Amino acid sequence: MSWTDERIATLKKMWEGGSTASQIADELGGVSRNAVIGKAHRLGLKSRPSPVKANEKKKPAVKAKPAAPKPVAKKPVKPAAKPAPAAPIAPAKPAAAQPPAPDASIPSQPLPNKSSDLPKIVSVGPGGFLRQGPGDQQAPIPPAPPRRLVPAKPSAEIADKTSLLDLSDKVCRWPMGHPGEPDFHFCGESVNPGFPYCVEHCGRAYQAQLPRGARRPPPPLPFGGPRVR
DNA sequence: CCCTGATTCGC
DNA sequence: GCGAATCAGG
Repeated sequence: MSWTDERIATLKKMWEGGSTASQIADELGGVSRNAVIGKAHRLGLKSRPSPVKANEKKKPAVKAKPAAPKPVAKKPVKPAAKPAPAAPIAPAKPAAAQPPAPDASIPSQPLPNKSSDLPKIVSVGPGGFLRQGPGDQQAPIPPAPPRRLVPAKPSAEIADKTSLLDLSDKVCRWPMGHPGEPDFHFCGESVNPGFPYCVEHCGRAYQAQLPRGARRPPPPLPFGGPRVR
């Protein structure tokens, strides 16, 4: 396979979207994960949250391949990845601590639902989105809709959906479904200023740190888990 | 072992 | 430019 513009675009979006090289390779098909990584680097993309990068010392690092018969010039190995763009996760230590953004327009408890008057743990993120507590995970609108149902929906269904190529800094990049599937698209809502997602999905992406003991399984993240087919 | 990304280097 | 082989780390 060759790197067409489309494949490169997909690679970029998924890479930036946080997908692993394996997932991207699997999605593109016909290429290995190494090919994806190699291509990504050649494209200039690089070093994102990689598990194998917790190391950063001034030590020259002892890296030598098995024997070096050729006196080839060793290229300095020092990528140095500094840019820390995203991850606006506030250091919220206490659960229901003081909301950093005292925006009066954000009601922490809109209406006393008749069901109960239990105090909900609600905090407000830096961008004004509501953080979810373990107890109030929203069931509706899960990021991963039904598995492949129909062969393909050429235009109609996808027409008004935000495709991979429609992403911009202005729209929510939260993936709906899985890449490659006919109905895969992105949220497309207006973003919460300063974040890659809309307010609602910020709430899903950035969970407040809550006290030990009352935890629930981690929320679904974009391109998070392995695909189940 | 599995996984991850990074890097090298022959093609 | 490409990507398998290899490395390094979790």
